[in-house]
Amino acid sequence: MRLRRAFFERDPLTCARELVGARLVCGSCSGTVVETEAYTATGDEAAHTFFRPSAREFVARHRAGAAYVYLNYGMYWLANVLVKGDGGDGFVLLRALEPERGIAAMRRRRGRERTRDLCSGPGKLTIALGIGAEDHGGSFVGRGARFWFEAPGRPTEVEEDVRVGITRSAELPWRFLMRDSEYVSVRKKGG
DNA sequence: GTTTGGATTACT
DNA sequence: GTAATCCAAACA
Repeated sequence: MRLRRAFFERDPLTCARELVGARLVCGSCSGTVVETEAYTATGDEAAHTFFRPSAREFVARHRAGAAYVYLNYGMYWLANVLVKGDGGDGFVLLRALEPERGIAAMRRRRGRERTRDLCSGPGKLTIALGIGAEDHGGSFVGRGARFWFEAPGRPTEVEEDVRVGITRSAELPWRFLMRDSEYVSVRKKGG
């Protein structure tokens, strides 16, 4: 079952946790989400909304389920889902997938052979799926969506850990990982 | 107009 | 360990 907008009208941590195990579909490609991070629009110094007026404007102008795609380090597009819930607004960063369909296309786009190298990082998965600047402001929900999520068929064991690559609010355990997955970007500390 | 700081990746 | 590479924001 396709995830509807209401899924993203809850708090960002719940959305990030429950997206682990869902399937992301984009064109002929798909993969199971094995790693996400939550960013909240208030009180989270690592979130773009904390230091970018343009990000706050994005939250104000778009509905839950919108795609927030931005260029990081001048080189890699990172894909987020906008969350707007009663418990607060925020984003879920998509950090890693276990590739399922369209693996040949992913290999071609990535220039890598090993399946584990295709989507094991936020910059890698956007390359593998062909997500980029033109997808900023698009949507993961609703008619005409270029990409969407499908609900997990069975319950998923989810672990939490601190987020990767940030300096501020770095102690918050807001990274969510599928337990024992070989396809995450960085293994859980001590696990 | 110039400077600065990143939610990364791949290669040595 | 570190080069590659660019935008938004802040400052002048």
